[in-house]
Amino acid sequence: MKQVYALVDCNNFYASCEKLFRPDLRQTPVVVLSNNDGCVVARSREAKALGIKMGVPAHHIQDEIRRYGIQVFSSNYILYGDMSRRVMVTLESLAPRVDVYSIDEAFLDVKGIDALVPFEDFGRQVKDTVYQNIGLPVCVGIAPTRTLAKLANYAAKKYPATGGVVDLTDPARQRRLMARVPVEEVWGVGRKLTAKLQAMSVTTALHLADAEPATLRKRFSVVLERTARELNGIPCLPWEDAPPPKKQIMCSRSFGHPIQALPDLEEAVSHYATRATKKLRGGQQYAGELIVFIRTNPFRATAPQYSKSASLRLVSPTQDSRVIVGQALNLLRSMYQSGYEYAKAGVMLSELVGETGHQTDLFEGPVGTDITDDRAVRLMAVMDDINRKSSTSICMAREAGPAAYAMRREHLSPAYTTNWKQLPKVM
DNA sequence: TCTGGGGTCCTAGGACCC
DNA sequence: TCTGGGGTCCTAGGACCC
Repeated sequence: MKQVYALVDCNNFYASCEKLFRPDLRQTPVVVLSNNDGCVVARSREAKALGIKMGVPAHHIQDEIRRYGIQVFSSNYILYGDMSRRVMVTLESLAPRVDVYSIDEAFLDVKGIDALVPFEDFGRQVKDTVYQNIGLPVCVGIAPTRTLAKLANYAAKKYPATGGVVDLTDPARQRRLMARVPVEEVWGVGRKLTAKLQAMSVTTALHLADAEPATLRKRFSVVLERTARELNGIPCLPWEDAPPPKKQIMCSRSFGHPIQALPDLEEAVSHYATRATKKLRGGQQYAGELIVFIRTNPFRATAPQYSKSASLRLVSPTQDSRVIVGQALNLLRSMYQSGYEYAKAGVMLSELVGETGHQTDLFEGPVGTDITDDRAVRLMAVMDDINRKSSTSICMAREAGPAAYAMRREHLSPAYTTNWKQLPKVM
């Protein structure tokens, strides 16, 4: 039987999450800002209508915010993560297989469902059920490949007459839609590719679908060739039953304010290293390589610039916070130069391996640092367990104290769903 | 005052081997 | 007169996504 995907994508996800708990803002334009209240990362329908662009720095739209009374929110990832989980649980109750693709979208396996109910009706059931259970609006696109399902979802969002659901399983309908869709809207075609394609007079999705696959591979790469084949209804992207294990884990942040002193940087790097290592343990993985970077603010053209990264191969893969934090601090001290205003730092873990499939150290020292050190593994488990209740109960000594690097989040909404003290109240 | 964070995949080119 | 060819591995960089 032919594969059929339904792509379910939440509308203006972060903005919708904020509105959900603020019914008073139902008709108000809302924007959500990135970390540090930097740029716009989500806009409600009303904000889009006002011409607020995705990705603009917040300080560029201060006029519009005042003039139109736009409500501004800092990113509240705890809230969005929790709402996302609820949406995905509902989707899992509706389809036999669900591939969670990002925080606000998932591919459903709907192969054969049309034997019971037409695809479009099924799409409406999904949309209505998510709205009833969670209160968030979604659109649904149904098609034989992921790339076409993305396109169907785009149409569902763009054309209100569709009611937010588009069944694109019919090839004639696929071609009619593709003729109307600019090539840059195709999944996998970004800014650079758009410019190159337009120069070759490939301006619509249909032009791309009708291009010669061999030419695409030669002039671009196998990636674009696959995209074109997918537009023709030939699946080239395999179904992901289980998410593939991560290859790298990163934790980095811009600071709320510039930092000069080494101890303040040490605090930030310790914190990022701790967070990255916690993610590592969450995936039952061990890191074989550690990379730390620091940099000044490249947007401040007049200030002296410094950007440096340093890496270290761990003798034996580890998931011990004490080891990773210690080594991250060593790397930081090796690169640190005084006299600069640092704006950002980060810690990356790579060469990740699972419980098995790694080599132990021939010269393993007395202080066990690796997977074979049972005491370290148990200590970390206890620490994670305690921190599950309150994320800051136990931390590395280096992280203690008020954070000089703390993010700016001046418009943060309450933790409506994850903190008893912040539950929404109905008056 | 002031521009996010976290990922993946692919390719080209150099080093090295026989 | 005139510098092989084929293969693998690694890294850096580019492109994309949300």
